[in-house]
Amino acid sequence: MDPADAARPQRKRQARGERRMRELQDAAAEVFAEVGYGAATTNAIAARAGVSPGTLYQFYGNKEALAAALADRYLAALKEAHGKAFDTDIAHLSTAALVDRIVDPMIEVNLVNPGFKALFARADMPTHLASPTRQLQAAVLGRAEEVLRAYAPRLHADTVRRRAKVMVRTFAGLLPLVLDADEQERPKMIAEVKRAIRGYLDGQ
Amino acid sequence: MDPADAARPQRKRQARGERRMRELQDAAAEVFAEVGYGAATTNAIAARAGVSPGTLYQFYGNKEALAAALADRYLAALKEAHGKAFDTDIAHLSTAALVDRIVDPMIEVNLVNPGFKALFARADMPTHLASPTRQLQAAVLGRAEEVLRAYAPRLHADTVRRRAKVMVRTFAGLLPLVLDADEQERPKMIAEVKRAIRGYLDGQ
Amino acid sequence: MDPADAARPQRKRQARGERRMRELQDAAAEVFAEVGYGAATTNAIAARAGVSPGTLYQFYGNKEALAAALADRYLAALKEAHGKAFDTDIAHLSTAALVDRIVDPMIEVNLVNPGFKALFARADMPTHLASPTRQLQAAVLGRAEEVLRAYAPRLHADTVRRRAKVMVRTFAGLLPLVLDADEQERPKMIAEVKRAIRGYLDGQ
Amino acid sequence: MDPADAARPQRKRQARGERRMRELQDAAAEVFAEVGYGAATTNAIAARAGVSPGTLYQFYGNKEALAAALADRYLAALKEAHGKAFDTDIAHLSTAALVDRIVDPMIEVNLVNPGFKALFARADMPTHLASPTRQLQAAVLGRAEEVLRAYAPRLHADTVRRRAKVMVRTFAGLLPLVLDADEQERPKMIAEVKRAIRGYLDGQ
DNA sequence: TATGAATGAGTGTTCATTCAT
DNA sequence: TATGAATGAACACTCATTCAT
Repeated sequence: MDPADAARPQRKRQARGERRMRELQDAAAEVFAEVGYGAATTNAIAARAGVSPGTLYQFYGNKEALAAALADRYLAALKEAHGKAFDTDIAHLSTAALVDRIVDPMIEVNLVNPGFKALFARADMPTHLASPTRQLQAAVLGRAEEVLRAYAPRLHADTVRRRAKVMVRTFAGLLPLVLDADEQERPKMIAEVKRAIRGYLDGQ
Repeated sequence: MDPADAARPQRKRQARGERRMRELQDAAAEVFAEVGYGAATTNAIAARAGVSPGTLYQFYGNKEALAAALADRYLAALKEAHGKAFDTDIAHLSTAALVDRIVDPMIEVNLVNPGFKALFARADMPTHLASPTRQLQAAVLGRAEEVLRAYAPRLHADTVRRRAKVMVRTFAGLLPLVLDADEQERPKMIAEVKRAIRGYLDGQ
Repeated sequence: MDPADAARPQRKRQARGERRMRELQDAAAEVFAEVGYGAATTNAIAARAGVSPGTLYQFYGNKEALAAALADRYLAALKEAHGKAFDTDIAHLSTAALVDRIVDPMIEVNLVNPGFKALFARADMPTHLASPTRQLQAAVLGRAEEVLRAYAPRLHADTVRRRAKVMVRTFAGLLPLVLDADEQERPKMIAEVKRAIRGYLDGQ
Repeated sequence: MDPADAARPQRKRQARGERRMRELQDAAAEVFAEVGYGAATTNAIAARAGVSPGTLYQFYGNKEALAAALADRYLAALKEAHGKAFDTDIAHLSTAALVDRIVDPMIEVNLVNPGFKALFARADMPTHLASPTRQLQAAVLGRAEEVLRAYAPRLHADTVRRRAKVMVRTFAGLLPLVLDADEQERPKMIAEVKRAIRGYLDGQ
């Protein structure tokens, strides 16, 4: 007997569950995008996913766990997008080219995933709370540090950290401007974002 | 009967009312600073002010109205601080000097008013909501446009608007970095903020 | 001006609140008696008291706090009932007379307060939980120890403690038998309770 | 075809089912012992047994049915233990010896079956509910009546019933004291239990 | 027979706001 | 003006039970 056959029924059951989990994440993303993380209710998310509240809690112990799963997904998307952008050598790039490779994937991921901003760019909380946001920001920060270190290996570690922080938070601050812009305005906004980050990195 | 006599107790009443309103705003500022705007409850604010919830609603029809009043106060503080910074001619300043005059008063106001950030730099909401925040950001934005227009009179109006937007939101994004920094780190963070804005304005 | 006059309006407000608190305790007692402490819902208690759930929580931070207040009331009732029974010297009493003075007030209090049993005699929980029950049992236990110490001063402290424990839990176990008995049966049941406790105390 | 052949797999299936049922009862006993009957969830019991909730309901229509099955098992254990204790003539025993034969097996069964107490000695419910508890207490009560009738044949039937009731509920009340006691204290507690029951039976 | 996903009414609790005094 | 009691819809979350496979 093929061992895969024995595993299949189990996997089939898991498959239904995994589909649900994805649906719940999708629903959460929608609701987060519409009303923000804080105002999003688990009941509304469940309803959006077409299931009962109990089903949501079968898969995610609480609202934060669901948000964390969504953040994980966003992180993976980001990693993939950035992976393509940074697969070659970086050190010789112009700042402008570097910033393109940083910003474009971030914006791409945001346009595809409308919930990203709600998790990433929120700042309503006493800065120490809201773990999925911290998780997302921490990951993005780490990524930014890596890139910066690779780009400017001579920089002091503290400086790299500070630069990365500023870059990330600048981007987070400007992101809504890009996302709220209409078709016409958006490219200009994106250009401004890049200009801001480029100017920061190049400045003395 | 002398009409002034009749007016006096009223004036006294009004004075008491205005004191109450200021106390409520102070209490709101404290609570906003501690838990954020979203998590601040009107009951907690009333308690902090030492009055009953009913009293709060006697003066402010709802939470947002109270926040708006607080935002007004912050705006006035900002105007005064900026007034000093921009009472002379601006056009001849270096970008660095200009940015000093923009940023320093903003940070000063924030350090003195711990509730400012909670209203100004929050991003938890679907961008179109949250009126006191919009009001505050809009006013700051207007101020920024004025300054920019005065500094670079040749710039196209749209460009000025866009630049101002980016400046303001960049600052809003970076503000928590400054406020959360400890004594040692803060000056460095402020320098970075200035560097970011300067770089943006100077960039091409 | 009479200082009492100045205090009255405040007291009047408090009076309404205190009446509500008593009503809530009454409602809780009824519901506890009907379905038990564990199955009693705060919403049901509020409804029984004719108020909204919010009102309940204005006065009691949670279900347990309400139960604790009720337990306090029962404790006071018990203290008063026992106060009368033990205002004279005890040491010379026969065991039978002593047990009368212990048991009769307890049963009296229980007949007047139908919620008592639900708080006092429940045992559904892993013994370490359910604080109002513990509070009630601890108070009754302390009372029992005092009485025993006064009655038999030569007994070792440990023995007193153990005897008191056994007495109290025996009574708790038998209490439902008394309360569930009909008019005819009840006196007989009470006699049995006394016989059990007397037998325990007199036994060797 | 030999009918026995056809029956065999069925028997195997039945055997498996019976094992499952026992496992479920064991799991229920554990969970009851840990958190009490009321707080025990069927999902937790199923998980403890290593099966899905659906499986639990394949064998037991509801939580109570499972508890009833467990109660049956305890009853059988009790019957066996008491069988040994009462296989000879009783009438000539001293009260102390009689009580030993009643109490010792009860405690033995309880120490071996940690779930017993949770079903037997709970009192959280309005006395008329909670069928498995009633079933267990009724059976124990019946047993107690038999013993009492055998020991004191002259007693009026009503008296026997009342005495048995009191004995059983006294024991139920004291049982937690025994089970919660540590190694050192437990023998003393057991002695007290016996003293209480002996005193009751011997009393006048 | 067994799974685990699904249900949905219900739980304790919160809070912006209103009301009676 | 001021109080503090009162509201009630809503929230995050639970659990005995059922269903589809």
